[in-house]
Amino acid sequence: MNQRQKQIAEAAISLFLKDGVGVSTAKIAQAAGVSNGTLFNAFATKQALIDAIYLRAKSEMLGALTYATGASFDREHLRKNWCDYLNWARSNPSHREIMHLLLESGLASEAVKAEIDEMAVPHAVWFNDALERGTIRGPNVEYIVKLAFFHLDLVVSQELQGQDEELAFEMFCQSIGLSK
Amino acid sequence: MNQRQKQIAEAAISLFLKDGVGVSTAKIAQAAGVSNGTLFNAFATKQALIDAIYLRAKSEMLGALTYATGASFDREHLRKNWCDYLNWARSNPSHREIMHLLLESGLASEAVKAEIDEMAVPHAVWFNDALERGTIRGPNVEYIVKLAFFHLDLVVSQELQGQDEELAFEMFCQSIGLSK
DNA sequence: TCAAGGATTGACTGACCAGTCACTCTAATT
DNA sequence: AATTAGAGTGACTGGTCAGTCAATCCTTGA
Repeated sequence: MNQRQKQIAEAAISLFLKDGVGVSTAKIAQAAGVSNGTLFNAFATKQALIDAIYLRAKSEMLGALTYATGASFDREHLRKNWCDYLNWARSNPSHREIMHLLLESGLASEAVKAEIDEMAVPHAVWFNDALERGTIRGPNVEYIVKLAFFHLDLVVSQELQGQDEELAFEMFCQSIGLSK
Repeated sequence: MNQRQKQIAEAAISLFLKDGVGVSTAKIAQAAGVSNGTLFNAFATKQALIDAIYLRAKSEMLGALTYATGASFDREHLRKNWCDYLNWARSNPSHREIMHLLLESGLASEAVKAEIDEMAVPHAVWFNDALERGTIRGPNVEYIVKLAFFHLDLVVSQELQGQDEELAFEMFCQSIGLSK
């Protein structure tokens, strides 16, 4: 993504979060300080813009999780990833929010969702190995991964810190059977 | 909601779930087998239609939870409410899905969301009393309630049954510190 | 049988939308 | 200074949208 694309994407993110995903391309271009035509020079379609925003936010997030691949699954490593996510989410609040908005409203295309799933494979494997070895429990990997992100997002959106944040981590550990 | 309104609302729900919330009122009217004008006789605006759908689904769901108010908070009662929700969700899959879609995409108006919160007060109190008495733990009531519904919706969307479904309940109980 | 009045219809309106394209501007090269 | 290439522009287009309204239909009760 070049400078112009970033500039338009950031304007789009602000407007999407403020006024919903129905915002017109004209308003996005205006907010970015470029003309209507320039927006379509940078992104072929509105869908391409949405996909680019989603892909960037999600890969940025996955890139922030530093300790997953290959490491053994224990409380310490899980906690590190937990903190990595929180740090990323707190440094990039709008990117975390837009990620959710685009996913939940079903506007991210299937192609880009598949691309993301591909990028998340190492993390899924990390959880899956632990599940198969009996280190943790749960109906399936997807359940556990989704549960983890749900806790994390609740911590971020409720702005929990200190003891409350640790309690959230503890609750997640207890639910997957990972005792102290 | 009268017969005509129900007829239009059901058509709208199907289309929203199939093609997204951007579906035009004209298509909704057609699917309901009425004219464009009749739709606007039944609902003053598209927003009113969306709000009515959201309100109906959510109050239907809350009405299905039979054991909350006033009862003591223990595993048995929690389990009963848990099953009540699952039964409702499985009997009304589209109503559960539309509830989520309208909430997550931010299309339900603030007014109707507040109305729902009002209706959910007894259930919130039930959890809150347990939290204050130390029967369960968590950063706050909202956290616990959202977590409960998250587990439930994952159970429904993953179509978990039998042991897997019980495991999900067990995971939730463990996380809020409600042991066997 | 017929009058009254509420429900229903669908063509219509003005607003708005994503995307196009002929043109302009800018800056590097000759 | 002249040429050129590529980025930027914004008026414009074909189409869709939510919502309106005059006309029609249907039911009820006298």
